[in-house]
Amino acid sequence: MTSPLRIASWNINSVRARADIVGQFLDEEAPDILCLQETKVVDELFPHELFASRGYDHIIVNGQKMHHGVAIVSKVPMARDNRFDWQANGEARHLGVALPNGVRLENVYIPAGGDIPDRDKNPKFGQKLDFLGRMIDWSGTLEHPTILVGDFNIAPLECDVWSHKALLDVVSHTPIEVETLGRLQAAANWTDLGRTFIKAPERLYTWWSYRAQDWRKSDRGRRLDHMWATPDVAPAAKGHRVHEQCRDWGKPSDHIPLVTEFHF
DNA sequence: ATGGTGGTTGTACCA
Repeated sequence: MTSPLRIASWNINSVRARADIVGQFLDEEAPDILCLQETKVVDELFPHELFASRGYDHIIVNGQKMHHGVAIVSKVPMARDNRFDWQANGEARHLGVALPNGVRLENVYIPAGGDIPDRDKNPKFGQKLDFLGRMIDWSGTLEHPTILVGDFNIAPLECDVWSHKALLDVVSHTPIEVETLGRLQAAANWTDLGRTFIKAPERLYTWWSYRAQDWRKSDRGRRLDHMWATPDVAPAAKGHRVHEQCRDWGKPSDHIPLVTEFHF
């Protein structure tokens, strides 16, 4: 006996500025669970009604003023929520919950890391690597089947960016970031669900800069957002897609939603 | 090679 459960993840770049397209996405796609990153709102001002009016009665938030912030909205109950501070600086970048079947769902917003890929010249880059280091340690301690989703701010494969060569020195695709993300993936034998269903080297991007004149024409995309699963739950994933059409909606996020369907 | 846009704020900062 299996029942389908569709989980979405979206870096929304301000949940309040994006109310219209979040509503449109939920009306059209109707995932059971939506994990948000970059909500950019304190918990007291989170727009509950935007979700509750559509049947997402279970809402758990970890926000802060102005920057960062994550949330999980769900049609199914969630329990045992926790928040890790993997940067040890108080930023709201993680929210984990237990699903009714015992699977853990971990929603993360990994730091972007600034512009210069050198921890001596740019502390933000060091913080990004250190954040990943703490996630590596955590991955070695998992006690439950786990799904890890979010904006990882790293595009690991050559085919995850529009030009591997042009981006080798650009934060998000540097060798040290790719190597560190590889160690994170190995630490719990995480399955990359995106590349399970859309095999390399097929084009697969989740982010396009606002700065392009025509994002679709230039198509300088990167796969910064990911959905991973531990080996005991990865076989339950039966489908995966990214919703590129959302990048064309009015007042878009620079990221697009990812959706995986699980049959538990 | 540079700068291009957008959100939160009400000024730079972050992405």
